[in-house]
Amino acid sequence: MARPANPNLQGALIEAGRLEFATKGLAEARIEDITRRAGVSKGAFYLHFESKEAMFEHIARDFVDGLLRVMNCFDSLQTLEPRELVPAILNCDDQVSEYLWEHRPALRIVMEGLPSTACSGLGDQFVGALESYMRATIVRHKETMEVFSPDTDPDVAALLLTGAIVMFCRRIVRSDDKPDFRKSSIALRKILYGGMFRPEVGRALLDALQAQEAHS
Amino acid sequence: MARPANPNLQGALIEAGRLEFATKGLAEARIEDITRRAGVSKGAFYLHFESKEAMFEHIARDFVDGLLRVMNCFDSLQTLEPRELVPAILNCDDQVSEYLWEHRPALRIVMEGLPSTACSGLGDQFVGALESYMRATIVRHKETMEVFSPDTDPDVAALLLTGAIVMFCRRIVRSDDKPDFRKSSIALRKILYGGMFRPEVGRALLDALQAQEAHS
DNA sequence: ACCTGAACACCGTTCAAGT
DNA sequence: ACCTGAACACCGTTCAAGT
Repeated sequence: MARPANPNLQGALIEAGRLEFATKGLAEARIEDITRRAGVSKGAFYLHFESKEAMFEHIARDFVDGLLRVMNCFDSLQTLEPRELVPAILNCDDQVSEYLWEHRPALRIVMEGLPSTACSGLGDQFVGALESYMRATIVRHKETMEVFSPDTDPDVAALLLTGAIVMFCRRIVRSDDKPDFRKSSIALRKILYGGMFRPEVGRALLDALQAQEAHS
Repeated sequence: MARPANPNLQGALIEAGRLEFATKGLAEARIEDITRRAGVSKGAFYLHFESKEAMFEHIARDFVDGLLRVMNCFDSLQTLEPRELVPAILNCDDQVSEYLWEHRPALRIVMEGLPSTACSGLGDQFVGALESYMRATIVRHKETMEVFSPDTDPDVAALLLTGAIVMFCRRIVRSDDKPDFRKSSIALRKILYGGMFRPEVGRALLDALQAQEAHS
């Protein structure tokens, strides 16, 4: 009962896997459901992937690679003045948000992560990739331009930005209809540019913090 | 070969589960290893827990409850002036960090999350609990005190703070020796109080952002 | 009542047999 | 070469039998 060889079977399996994993998660998705969806037998799976996890990883990697490619749009922003820079930044935010929204099934998979890794839950490789990308970008910007406050710690800044993206991804994965990306983006930028407190409060807190820091 | 009934068996099983889950994760940990560690047979597990996941959830809930209890230390800070407030805040930060560090095995478990939930990976219940706690706190503070900038969106602020904690937890879970909590805490507070850019740059970006916002 | 451990169920993975 | 599907392996879960 064998069918003619299907040169696109690997692609069909990946597409089927994306759907099954996105709906049921790695643990609940069954190989047989994936292969049925692709129109082949259970055994065929192992002609194209070493294991269930290997397929999971393949899908995750595709997604993360694409995301980092989109995020490179921030790199062309280095030389603009604030008046042009801000709309350009918001535009990049939009592009990234769109990518995440478009690839929601894969995003859901990636957020689940792999059970074998140390801290699987967070989609370890995903978060790790984002965080190092962030840190590298911040460090580079600290060297080329004088925009960052000298005592902004790149590690902590990368942690904060990555955390924001991760939480944002979480919201995307959970919501049924498209959130207002632009609004969130502006609200987030405001905090990054000026903190979350009233100017005089923020200044007082900052002074007290610096006093405390010198004192310890 | 039955042993005398052990009134603490449930406790012993939980302790064993914490260890096994923390080392191997939910998927890799085997019931038989947990029961062996507690000195009973495989079948005894199901006299005390409905399923493997039920135990997982039990452990996670204990941890999250404890964390939220520790985080309540921030609630006693409402009335202080900056000079006293800042050391008190840093002290709370320390307490929370200590709790996370002390309970690392459970934290690791919680970060993994449950495979059955929608967005299991992020330790969904954990992150969800944190985020709503954050938002509630911010909203309450916005009402009682006038510290937050009026256009700080509580949703986005909660998202940012929760993301920072989640990323911080991730670091704790992955590191072998105790990080310098105080240093990270100060660096993070600096950004929250004054943004991450030089004052004049931040102000220019903020102006441009407001112009852009009015314009759209 | 509480515990044991053999038996069962449910997939992931393999492999001998088909085309 | 590529595919099939029965067989195997590995646990999570159940349950009849012990004390």
